[in-house]
Amino acid sequence: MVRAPCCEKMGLKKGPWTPEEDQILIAYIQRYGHGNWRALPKQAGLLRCGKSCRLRWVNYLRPDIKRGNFTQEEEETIINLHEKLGNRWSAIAARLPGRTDNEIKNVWHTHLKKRVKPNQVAQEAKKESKHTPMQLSSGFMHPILDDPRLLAGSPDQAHSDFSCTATDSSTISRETTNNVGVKEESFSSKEFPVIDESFWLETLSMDNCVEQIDFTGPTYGPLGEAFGSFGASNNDDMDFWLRVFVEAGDLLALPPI
DNA sequence: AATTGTCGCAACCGCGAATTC
DNA sequence: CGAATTCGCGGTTGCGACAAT
Repeated sequence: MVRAPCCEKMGLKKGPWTPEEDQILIAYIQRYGHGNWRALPKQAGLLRCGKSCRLRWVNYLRPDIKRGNFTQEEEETIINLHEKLGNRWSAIAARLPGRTDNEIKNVWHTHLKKRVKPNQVAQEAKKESKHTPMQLSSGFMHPILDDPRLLAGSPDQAHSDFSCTATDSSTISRETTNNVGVKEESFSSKEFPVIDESFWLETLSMDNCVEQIDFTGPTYGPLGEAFGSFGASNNDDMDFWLRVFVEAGDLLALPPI
C-alpha cells in the first residue's frame, strides 16, 4: 500500500476553519454532494485537503449533528457500548443519533473514562507524573470523578445561549426534520460559528451572490437562517466563490486559475 | 491584576480497509 | 490480480477558555 499524499502538499491551509470556508463547504456539498473528498476542495475552491474537508463536514457541519452537552442517557449508553465494543467510536456513534465519533471519543477521554475506571486513570496519571511532576498533584487533587458537573451538567451551559447577530435574536430554536429524531433545542454559540456580521454584509449582499440553495430550512440551522436571510439568488459560475475569497481577503496567495 | 494550571474540543496524523484502475 | 488511490477510523495534539492562586 502506498500512502496517498494529502495535507503535506504545500500551500494547503491547516488549522481552524473560518466561517467563510465553512460556508463554501456547506454550499458545495449541498449542491454537489461529496462523492469524492479528494477532488472536493479543488472543485469547491477551498485551500484544504480532502481529508480536512471530510473531517470538518462529518464532525461539525453536517446538518444532523446534535450539539450541546451529553444527556445522562447518552453517557450511560456510551459507557455500555464501550464496554461491549471497546474503542470502536464509529460503531458507538452509529447508535447515538446526531453524535459524532470524535465527539464521543472526546467525552469518553475527558469524562466517562475517569468515571468508569477511576483507579486506572489515577494510575496512569501517576505514571505520567514521573515525567511531569506538576500533573501528579493536579491529577489527584482534582479528580474529575468528583466533579459535580458530571451529574449536573456544565456550568458553561448557563451562559452559552446563542446570540445571532444576523437575525438579531438572542436564542434560536429549531425543530429538525431529519431522520435522527433530534428534538427541538436551543443552540449554543458552540453549535454554529458566530460569524462576524460584516462578513455576511459584505459577502452575502453582493449581487448574484448565492446560488439557489435553501439555507433557511432545518438543514443549516441558525447559520443557514443567517445566510438565507440575506436572500439567495442565482449564479452558477466560480466568480462568486472567487469574489467571496477576495472579499474575505483569503485568496491573495492563489495562483491564477 | 497577573500568572499559572486545568479542561474541553477541534483538528491533525498515521494506519489499515475498501475501492478503483 | 496487483498496484494505486481514496476513505474512514482511532490516537494524539494544540490551543483557547476558564478557574485557581
